[in-house]
Amino acid sequence: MSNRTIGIKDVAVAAGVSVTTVSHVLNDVPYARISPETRSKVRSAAEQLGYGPNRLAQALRTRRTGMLGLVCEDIATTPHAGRIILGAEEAAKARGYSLLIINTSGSAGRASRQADFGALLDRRVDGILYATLHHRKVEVPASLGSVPAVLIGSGAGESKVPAVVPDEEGGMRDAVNALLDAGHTRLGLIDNADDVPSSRQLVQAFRATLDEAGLDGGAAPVESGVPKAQGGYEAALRILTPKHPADTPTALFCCNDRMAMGAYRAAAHLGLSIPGDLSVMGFADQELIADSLHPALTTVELPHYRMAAWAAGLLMDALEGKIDLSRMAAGPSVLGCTLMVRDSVAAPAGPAT
Amino acid sequence: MSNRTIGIKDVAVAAGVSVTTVSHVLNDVPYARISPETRSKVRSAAEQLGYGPNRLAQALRTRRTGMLGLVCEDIATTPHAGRIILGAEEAAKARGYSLLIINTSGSAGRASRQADFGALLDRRVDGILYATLHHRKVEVPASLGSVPAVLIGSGAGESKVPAVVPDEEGGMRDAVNALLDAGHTRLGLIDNADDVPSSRQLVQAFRATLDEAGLDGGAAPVESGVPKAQGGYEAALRILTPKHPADTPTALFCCNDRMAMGAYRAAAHLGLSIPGDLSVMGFADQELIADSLHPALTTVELPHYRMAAWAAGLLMDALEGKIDLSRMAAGPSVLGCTLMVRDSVAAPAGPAT
DNA sequence: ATGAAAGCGCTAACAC
DNA sequence: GTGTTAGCGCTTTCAT
Repeated sequence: MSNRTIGIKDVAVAAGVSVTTVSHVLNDVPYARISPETRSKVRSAAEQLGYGPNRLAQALRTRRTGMLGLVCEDIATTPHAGRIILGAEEAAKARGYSLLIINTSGSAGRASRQADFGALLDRRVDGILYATLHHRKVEVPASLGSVPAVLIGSGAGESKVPAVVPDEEGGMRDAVNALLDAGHTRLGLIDNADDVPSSRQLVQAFRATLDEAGLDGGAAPVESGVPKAQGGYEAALRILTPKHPADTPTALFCCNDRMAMGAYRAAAHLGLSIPGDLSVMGFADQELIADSLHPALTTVELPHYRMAAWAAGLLMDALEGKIDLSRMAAGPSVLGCTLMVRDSVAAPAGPAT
Repeated sequence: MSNRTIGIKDVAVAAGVSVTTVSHVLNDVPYARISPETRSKVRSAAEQLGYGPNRLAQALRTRRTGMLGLVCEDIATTPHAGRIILGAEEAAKARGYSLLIINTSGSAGRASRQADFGALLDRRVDGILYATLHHRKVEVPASLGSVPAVLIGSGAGESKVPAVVPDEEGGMRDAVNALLDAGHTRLGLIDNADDVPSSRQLVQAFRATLDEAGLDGGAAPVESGVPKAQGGYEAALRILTPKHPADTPTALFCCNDRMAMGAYRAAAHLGLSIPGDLSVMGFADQELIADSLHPALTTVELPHYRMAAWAAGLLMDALEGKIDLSRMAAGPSVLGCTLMVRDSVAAPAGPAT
């Protein structure tokens, strides 16, 4: 449809005006004083010719490309990255920006990371979004200083860069409270054995929430395993077969959905029905899994989409001078996690039977 | 590190040469005749100043942006899209290209689709990759004609556009043959009730493969359900409780991994162990699920990464004049699917007992 | 072996 | 109200 070999000049000739006039009407330049007739002449000429602006030339002149660089870690590993990409893309598209995407391995070295940012800078992106999946703190390359940036999923270290992170602790508390509200008093935690920062924080929040509810958080059983189904299975088995049967938890909090999947298997193995005999709570919603389990897993959704959309919005606001990024850089902004209530949580079985 | 306000001019001044010379040495222009000393002078000046070329200006002049547009359907829905993005991104990065990404809803209207392509064209991408997840045929917008394009995951309709698609039929045959090789003679198929093109093809290939093996493909039980775990569960239940117990399949082919997950539950419900009493084969590897099931699901991997990488490679070859795209447009190129052997398939239980 | 200069398509002073 | 013109940073033809 639109013919990209047509330039503003062709439109000018066709409309019988100068390029300035064309530029002014097509860009709705506020101070331009152009008669309505000329305006429509230009508009229809442009339409007729299928004119599309050359954003490159515009960018060269205005020094704004309207492109945002998204550096995203381990794109293919989880659907979470997809939510981040989508959140950023939709926010960008809605405001006329485009997303230049770069994948970076979580384990990439400094040099390769530098090169990735360099490619983005060479293309003169207006700003950069840096999304990481598992870090608490991230050190941004110094070269990034030349362009505004916002971190997604982890806070900045030394460097003062605005960031948006999920309120994992709050999500955990909500989840535990949901379990408590359902009437459970003996909860177990299945933890990720990998030493990721969020894990330690999660255990703490778990115990603290129990303490606050008048239960003994310190006494609650915590078992960890590799963050996969098998690890969850083994941890659940350990937690569900304690020395004193009276202590057996009636609810399990699993720090990720794959481990919850393993917990389901452990429950089946022990003849425990979910949620009748055992309630299971997941974390970091992997819809694919949570929704496929039976009963469907109640879990906490990490706000990947919202974080990315928010970060992109912030970045664009800064680029357009609506806000001052340096004032946002104090601490990371925190976005709440949503409890996705499905069918794996119920009241504990009565002491009868 | 690199300072993006430095231009070729600054380098020229610093090196005491003209911009032409700088351009020539930095771009390794073949016909340029420049003394080694001058070359190194220029190089070190550039290095010193942290010069990075302004790709925009280059692009404006050379009419090549080095950007590929990737229009990807439903990015966030499945991890498959992640594989596609990654395949395209890594192929592009390896050759100095960048990926401009646009999400498009599978259900988007013509206008919105047009706008998406328009945005890419306005930015003067050199070529376009169009990835769809569930179509057999796709009609590309006419506006796309102005720039080379390659389709990923579906063939072109009327318009002659090169495409790369997975060999789902071959994957299906391999999978069925693996079941046959294990000694199964009574296979059942769990089909996707949604009317997606691949579904009909899969059923056909299933029956044909059985026929070729001397079994009666027409007689093999096929049940369908919604393409989720629950649909798989229900279909499996129906298929595993036939009128004549002697006919009960000893192996189930599930046309997607979520349905296979449901089949696992049906098996458990019926007291059938996998793979002892029942072998289960999945399709369209969702590693997250296949790997988390117990036993791990043997399934067929769709080559999303390879398709995208191949498509990007083809596109770049065309852009660089290495091949002629119009000669690739005859029919779609077909990439094989890999059988991911895990633990859900074994020989059928002996007739004894 | 090196440099001057003309654009690529557009925007924005500034002139009329 | 509308047009002229000087660049944005680079590549490339043509001189020297």
